[in-house]
Amino acid sequence: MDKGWGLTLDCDPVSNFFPKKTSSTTGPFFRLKQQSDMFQFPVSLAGSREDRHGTSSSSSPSDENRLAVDEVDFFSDKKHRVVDDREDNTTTIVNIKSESCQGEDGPGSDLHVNTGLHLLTAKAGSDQSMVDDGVSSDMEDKRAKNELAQLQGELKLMNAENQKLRDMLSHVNNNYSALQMRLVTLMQQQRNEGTETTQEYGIQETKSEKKKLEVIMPRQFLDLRPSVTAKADELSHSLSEERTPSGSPPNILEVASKDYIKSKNTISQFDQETSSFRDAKRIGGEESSESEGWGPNKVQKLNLSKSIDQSTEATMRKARVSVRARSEAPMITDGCQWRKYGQKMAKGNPCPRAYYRCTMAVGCPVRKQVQRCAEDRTILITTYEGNHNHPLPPAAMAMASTTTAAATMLLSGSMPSADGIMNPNLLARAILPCSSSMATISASAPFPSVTLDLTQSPNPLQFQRPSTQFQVPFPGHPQNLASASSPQLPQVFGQALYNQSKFSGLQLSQDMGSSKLGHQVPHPQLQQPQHSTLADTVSAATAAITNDPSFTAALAAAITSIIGGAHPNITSNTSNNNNSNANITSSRQ
DNA sequence: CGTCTTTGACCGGCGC
DNA sequence: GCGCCGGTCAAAGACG
Repeated sequence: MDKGWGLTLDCDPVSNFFPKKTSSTTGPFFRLKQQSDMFQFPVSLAGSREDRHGTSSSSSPSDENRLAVDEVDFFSDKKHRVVDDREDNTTTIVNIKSESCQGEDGPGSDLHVNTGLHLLTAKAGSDQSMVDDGVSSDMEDKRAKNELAQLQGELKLMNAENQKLRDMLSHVNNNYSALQMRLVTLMQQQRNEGTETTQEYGIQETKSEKKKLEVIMPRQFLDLRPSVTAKADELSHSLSEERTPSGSPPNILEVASKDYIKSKNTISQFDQETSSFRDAKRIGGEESSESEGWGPNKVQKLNLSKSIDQSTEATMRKARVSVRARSEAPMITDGCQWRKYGQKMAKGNPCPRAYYRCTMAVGCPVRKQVQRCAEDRTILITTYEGNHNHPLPPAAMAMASTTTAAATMLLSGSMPSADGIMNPNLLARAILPCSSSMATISASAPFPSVTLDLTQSPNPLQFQRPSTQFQVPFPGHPQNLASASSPQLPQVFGQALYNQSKFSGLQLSQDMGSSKLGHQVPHPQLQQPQHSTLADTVSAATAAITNDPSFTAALAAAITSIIGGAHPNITSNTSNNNNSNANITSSRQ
């Protein structure tokens, strides 16, 4: 399957550094590592960008390419440290790598984990030299050994603690991603329900409609689980006691988090159910029952939660994320294993379209289509559909999480409202904060779809500064980056959303004017010209944005995707690739 | 021999 | 109802 495709969109920094370890190392570990790297990303990038691109304000497409290279290179260094930190048994390798990192970045650039490693490295080397020389005094030898033992102990403690933190981070992130998906689903349904309720009962209180919807929201969230309906009722009762007049989302999330822990498996079954649905449909098994669930009759409301799940699954199954990238290779490498099951000549395109399905797990519903662009055959269009129902290797996490996030956020806006149109645009900026693009709506797409365009040059008229995009949240304080990488990350996202909210949001459609983006970025400074006091504005805006955690998982995945997407061009593509300047087109129907 | 790719046939949706 | 089209299936061949 993976036969040296020219373009890779996976986390090659990871795979390059663990060239052959994927099979021998457990999947959960790599997932941990992957996710921790997601949050380390802004830390690394800021420092890198500060040093290397502080003066390159005018960037040509080739410059953008170099940007991507630097991005990956720096990240690779980061990977080195992670490796060093973890492999405390392979001291020889650790020494070499640690010293290499120190030599490149300088002693002051890494103050956290690597410090211990460096000390260990130095002491290990000196200890060995002492044994070789045999001229050191006993006092020195004892002291050195004591120090070495002490440092090794500290290192072990740090390793253990680091591993714990990674475990926790991974767990939280996994839960968060799934929770976000549920939340988006709920919000989507909530809008539907709110509209129906208002029309059905002729409620005159249109002024308080929004408030009302917020109150409805928690219950629907709980009701989304058909398998635990009883517990949902219990929780909804308890929730009603906790309800505040404002029905604030944090409460919802809090309860939902508890709820999600209990029903975690329910979500993981979505894809399998969806897949089985398709299979059953083929043999004429459950098609009729599914159709009943989707029917807009009143009986449906009695089984609302069930139908919500079913329709959500179906929609998620249909949601598509397309990636346009330049590649001479027949298919991009996204870290997954694919089996080709068909090829067709599509109308209007002389190039055949190939159909693949994921074979990393039995019954995985994910499929993708690969086709070259008719206008420019160097552009490869890969369309992903569905969500994986199995653990993914780190190389596949980037694309998979991105497509999942894209689909989730896209579907969060799949309502025929202004909000619905807005969210794909949010997605556009979220996935690629460096994007210079605008989001557009296409009515021709048969399914809700998002197109991630990695082939276009930046639009100079727009205020996007790809080379400095991530510098804004961290204006030259690398020491802060080491200590609080995860909290810093949302600022990057905030920047992305901030830019998006001002430009492409307005470009998208007239409906944007009435969108609820202000709910997510409720800051008056968003109306200011963007070039003024950018850092201050971003700080304020991101503070507001980061209060909305529903975007974090998706955006984190997006950031990871950026890194993963930047690398392939280094190895395989020609100079006209600009991964830091990508267009995203979202289309719905 | 098992796995994967190729490719013609089949099926369902959609427009006319 | 018919034809077009996209998507999928499955038999046959290729490959390691």
